[in-house]
Amino acid sequence: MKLLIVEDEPKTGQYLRQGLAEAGFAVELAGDGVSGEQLALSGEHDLLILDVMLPGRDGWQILRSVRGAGLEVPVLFLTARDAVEDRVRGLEAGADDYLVKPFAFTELLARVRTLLRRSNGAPQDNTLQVADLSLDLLRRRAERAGQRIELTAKEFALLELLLRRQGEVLPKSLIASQVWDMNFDSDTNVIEVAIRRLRAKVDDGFAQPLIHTVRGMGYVLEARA
Amino acid sequence: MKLLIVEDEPKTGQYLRQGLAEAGFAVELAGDGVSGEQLALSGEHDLLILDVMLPGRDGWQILRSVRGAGLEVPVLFLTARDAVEDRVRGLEAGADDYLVKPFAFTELLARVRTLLRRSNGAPQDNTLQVADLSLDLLRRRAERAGQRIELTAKEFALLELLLRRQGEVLPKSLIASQVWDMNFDSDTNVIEVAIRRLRAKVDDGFAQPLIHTVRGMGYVLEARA
DNA sequence: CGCGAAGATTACAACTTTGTCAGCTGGGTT
DNA sequence: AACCCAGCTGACAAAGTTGTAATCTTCGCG
Repeated sequence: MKLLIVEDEPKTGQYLRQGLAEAGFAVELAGDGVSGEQLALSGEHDLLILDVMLPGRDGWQILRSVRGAGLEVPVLFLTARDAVEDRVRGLEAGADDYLVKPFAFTELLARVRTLLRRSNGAPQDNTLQVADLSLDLLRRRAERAGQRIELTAKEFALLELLLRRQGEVLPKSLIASQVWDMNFDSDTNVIEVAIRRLRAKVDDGFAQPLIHTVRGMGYVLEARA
Repeated sequence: MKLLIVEDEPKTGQYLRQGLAEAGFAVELAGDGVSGEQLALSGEHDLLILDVMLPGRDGWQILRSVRGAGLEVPVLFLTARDAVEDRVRGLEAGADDYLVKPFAFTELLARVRTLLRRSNGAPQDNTLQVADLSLDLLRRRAERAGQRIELTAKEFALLELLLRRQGEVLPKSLIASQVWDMNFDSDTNVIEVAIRRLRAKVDDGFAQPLIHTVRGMGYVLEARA
């Protein structure tokens, strides 16, 4: 995790750099707005900490360039006490957070961690679950009871639908329109075959079946008592 | 956009409710921790604003229940002035932000907007881009110049790698280990063949090629002038 | 300019995926 | 109990995917 601090006051800058380094971050420090902006635009930082008041280019200008370049790196602003207008202005300009000087170092650290968790953590976990079965939509992986299951594209799409609407009985006409791109045509049994194949991977060999047939209605995915 | 405010001080609660309602939000207001928690757990709010000090259950307890129930709704904490420890504690417990009382209403509004923008924008767009080429990781779709491109699993994985590390020259050994699960073995030319197939879909017929060969080094994906 | 190595291209074969079909099974109704 | 029909199952074939191999092209260097 690499952080960039842009702060002109050498004492504060050093203090932050050292503290964050001790907390295990790689820290780069720029002492003025111009060099700070240049470094920020390299796009290699996971978080920017910008002082608002800077010689050269101020924090807002840097923020604007950075966002203008399409970088979505989280930005933490450092502002003077009680400069409420600054704070509002910073947030509206696309800052993710700010901290009022002077502040406790632990507070800075907590904020830094929150911002990093948010920017890394959130996009990862696109996972659907039921009982001990899970489907990671991003990595395209299914697991049951910790065991990896290989799925084909159609199997994946079918399981995704069942999971998204778990507990609902899905009629074959619905499944046909969602997973295949067709109007349900009762003289095909693709769906039954597909369910069969999915069951072979998902339910066979497990005590508790998750895919259930509802005669005349369709299929449901759920963990039954 | 529906917000929930949990605030026991009636004057403050009314003030916030009215201001936010005027700003166009649907606002629900709970006057104590117990009813606030119950409402919060309904999961129908887009943002929670929690006072830390509350009769019944305090803000942290509510936050814990909400996160425990798997809700990812953003939470804004209201804390007393200068209670730095509270602030740190709240953030570590999974709050997304806090505001120190007393605060300017415009500041609250800015924070609310920031949090909402963040929670809506982020989770949707798992998309990698370069020039007019884009890859939607969740829907597994590629597009160039607005035109849908069908990719096989391997092609997708290869393009994803190239896009994630766009601008970097990726040696074949790296590609082999990431896309195939093998140590690079120079008497296979799978990678060249795969690149060829990907190029046929991604670059053929376009003026600007995006996949470039760097002789002796590997391949790069980038938009060149 | 010509050579050698790196990469591109094409053809092919093995394998996988997916739909169809024909026959079987079993639940529920009469 | 017999029957019917929805759903199950296994086999097959068509289509798509992926790796290998043989041949051609191009780049960079002497």
